[in-house]
Amino acid sequence: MKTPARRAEKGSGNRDRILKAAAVLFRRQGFHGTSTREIAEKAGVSLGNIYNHFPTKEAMFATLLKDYEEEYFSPSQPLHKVFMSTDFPDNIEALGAASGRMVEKFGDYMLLMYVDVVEFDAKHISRLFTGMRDRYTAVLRSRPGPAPRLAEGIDPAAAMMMVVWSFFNYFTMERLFRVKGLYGMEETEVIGMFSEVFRRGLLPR
Amino acid sequence: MKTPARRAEKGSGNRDRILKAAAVLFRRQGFHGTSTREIAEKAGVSLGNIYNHFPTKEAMFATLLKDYEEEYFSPSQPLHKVFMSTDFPDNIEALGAASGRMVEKFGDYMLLMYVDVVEFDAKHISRLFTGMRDRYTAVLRSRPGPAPRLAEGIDPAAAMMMVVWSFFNYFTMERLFRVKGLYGMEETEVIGMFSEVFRRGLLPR
DNA sequence: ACCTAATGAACGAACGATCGTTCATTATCA
DNA sequence: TGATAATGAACGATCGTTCGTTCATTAGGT
Repeated sequence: MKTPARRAEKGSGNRDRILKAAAVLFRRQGFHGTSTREIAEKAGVSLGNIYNHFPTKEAMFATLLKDYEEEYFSPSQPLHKVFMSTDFPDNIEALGAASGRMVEKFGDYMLLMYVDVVEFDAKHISRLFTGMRDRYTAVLRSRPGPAPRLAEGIDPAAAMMMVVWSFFNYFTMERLFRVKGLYGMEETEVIGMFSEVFRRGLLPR
Repeated sequence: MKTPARRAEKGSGNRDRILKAAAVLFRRQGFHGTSTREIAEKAGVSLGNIYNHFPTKEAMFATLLKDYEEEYFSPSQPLHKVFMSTDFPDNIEALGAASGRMVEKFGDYMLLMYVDVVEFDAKHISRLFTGMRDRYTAVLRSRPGPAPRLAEGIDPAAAMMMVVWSFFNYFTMERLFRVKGLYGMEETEVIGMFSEVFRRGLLPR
């Protein structure tokens, strides 16, 4: 007989430890590849206790995505700050660096998104991606200062989306496939090259 | 009592039917979310018979990835043809269209890649992404005609990779998250906009 | 041309392990 | 004391795999 873990060690800190453990396991092994017993063990908590905090295993997963989403869209995040402060498209490097920091910070979140896509047909997160373009439009409108000056016929929201997604994709690929130097360059070089291409294009001038 | 499936109906066609069924289920439910019984039922084959063709469930998965890989890198695929024929960077639209066709054709493959990332830590496919830059360099060298003429300081292989990956990412996202019109435009418009940006850049001229 | 032995695909019951979840019980705090 | 957090045994279901068996086909000897 083991003495139960301290009750009031830190509020209901066990809930957080369960979530933390679940996040790590889900992103490394997927949802169906992770058992509740593994989660309990990693969290240092009994199996049954999990069900005092979450009704089902899927509820744990959904809670994780919700918590991450809330933090991700917080105005204090690097990317949002750059959205507000940068004079797009003059400082694309800043967008690239911020994207890198976001992927670093929320890489686990993004991996859980892929888990959702693979094992739940994206049912928990697909709504995030509807109206994405409108959200970029809103960001640009809410930003102080004049509208971005771009080449004729280029929509600012679409352009910004293209830039940010390219950076996200680059950093995510490096993380997903565990390949250092996909482009055979350092990250800062890649950011520089991307930025140059986005600003001036590929054609000789 | 069921009559056994005809033996010599078509060689050992059941192996292919098992693989086909497994591909559909794995990409829709993930590896651990799919049971061998489901695969057997969908393939119209007995449970035990699966193990006459594959030693383990994971071997099925690995076989799928290998078969897809072989077909994907076949010279007859749309993207490879464009690699050989297009005067990069003048015909970026063709790269975009070919990327779209590749994602359409190999979308299942790409989803299985994500399954591998999520549930196997990318162990079956990570090798594909090491030396990616070198492979682009090789493609450009093996291509007939003069080297691409780009803006100063831009490496052709890295540039081509950036373009192709951007298109792939766009088409994959639309497929993964089942969102029609991520950019609020038709696909051809997106290809056009991307191409314009890649050629001339975002800044006004 | 016939008989026979060998082959391997096909079947579904069965195995042991593990799954998500429930439950009765105990410990801890307000 | 009452409420809640914690425990781990237990439950029924399902998992991947193995097993003994059937059977159509084929190869080889005569």
